Amino acid sequence: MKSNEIKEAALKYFTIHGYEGASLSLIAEEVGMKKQSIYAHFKGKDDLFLQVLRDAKETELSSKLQYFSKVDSKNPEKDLYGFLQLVIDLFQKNEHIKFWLRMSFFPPAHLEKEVGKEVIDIEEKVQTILECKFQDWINAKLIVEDAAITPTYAFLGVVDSILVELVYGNDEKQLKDKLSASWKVFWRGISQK
Amino acid sequence: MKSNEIKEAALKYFTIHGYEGASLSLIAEEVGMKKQSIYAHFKGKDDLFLQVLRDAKETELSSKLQYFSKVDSKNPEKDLYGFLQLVIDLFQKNEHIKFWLRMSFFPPAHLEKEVGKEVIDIEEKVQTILECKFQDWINAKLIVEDAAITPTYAFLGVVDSILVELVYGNDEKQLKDKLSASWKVFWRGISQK
DNA sequence: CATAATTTAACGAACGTTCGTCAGTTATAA
DNA sequence: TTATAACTGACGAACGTTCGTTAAATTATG
Repeated sequence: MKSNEIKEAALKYFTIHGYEGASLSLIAEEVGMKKQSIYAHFKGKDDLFLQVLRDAKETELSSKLQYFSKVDSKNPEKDLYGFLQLVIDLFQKNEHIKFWLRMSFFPPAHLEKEVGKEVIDIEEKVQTILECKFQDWINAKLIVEDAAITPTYAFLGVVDSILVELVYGNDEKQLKDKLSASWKVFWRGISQK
Repeated sequence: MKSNEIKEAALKYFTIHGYEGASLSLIAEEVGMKKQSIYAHFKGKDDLFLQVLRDAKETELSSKLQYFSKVDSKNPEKDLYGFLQLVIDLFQKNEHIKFWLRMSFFPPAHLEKEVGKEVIDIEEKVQTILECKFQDWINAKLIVEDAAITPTYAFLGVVDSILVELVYGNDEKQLKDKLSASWKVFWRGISQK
């Protein structure tokens, strides 16, 4: 399917250059066609962008949901650290997440509302699941007693800080070091005793 | 000075629309002149951008350095939380930080090297100061014993997570909640006992 | 099965617009 | 008077988009 090739190339250019900096002619060139031919598959640049956006959203969401569904949830230390590793893996192996991150941070101004809706949608779903898991762990006295929302927000903060490190694109070593530092302190902060 | 007005307007457009999405004609319009007149003050778009970038860098750096120089460093809990508050204040009151953040995350592709240098420069300086402070606090047994780099990285992670929250631009309440959650867990994670 | 009708996907050419930039001219002010 | 800073006018290049056309593939019809 040629549409998918176009979306793939578009994803790449949107990720590197942003919406405004990505040109249809270069995207078309990447798949061996002229920019006009893109209009046989998409209504225009906005349409192409929004379709790529929704693909990226689904990739991100399903990856995370799948992770939590596979987890037996009796070992928060392993489960949570595993989630951080998943985020790193996704970011490094999956073009979609970089795109998603850039666009959720800095969406094209004229599509801010549409993008914002999708971002909030994902955010809420992940937060809800996470909060339930934390509640379970609190009830099982596996982590310190507190309102479940507190470790949830704190953990999402760790996730965000790792994402920032990934975006900055520093060397692998620094990423490892920052991850282990954040994780160490976070785990000390929520574990019993 | 008209140059400063131009830089101010440029800052605004670069922040909202990114480098590629910001147009010189709109920037000029904002200060009541034609786009060609900008060339009486700057060599071109890149020159304007890099000057705005360096201004933003200095604003960011001097604000943070000033904060740490004013601190008596006998009370890590107050000092560190105060720094988080400073970051939030800077972001909300100071256009420069939003610009700086956007450009350090996603610089224009053809200026990636120049931007990257400035980003690393600031990063290293802040990290060095912070690490010294943490070393002092560790020596004074005010926080848990560990390599100083661990709480440093962890704290910088909290800073990053707050910045992400600011970029997302959610409501004030959610920001407050996430800040207090991250802080609570972080502080539990590095404080004694 | 063969042929006609329709759809699909690509194309070149051109649209109007905007982009960043440069050259030359006029006005302001020291 | 000289310098500075604004202007007008114009430039080539690129942008996203639309048009009409062509050739191939698919479907429908006899």
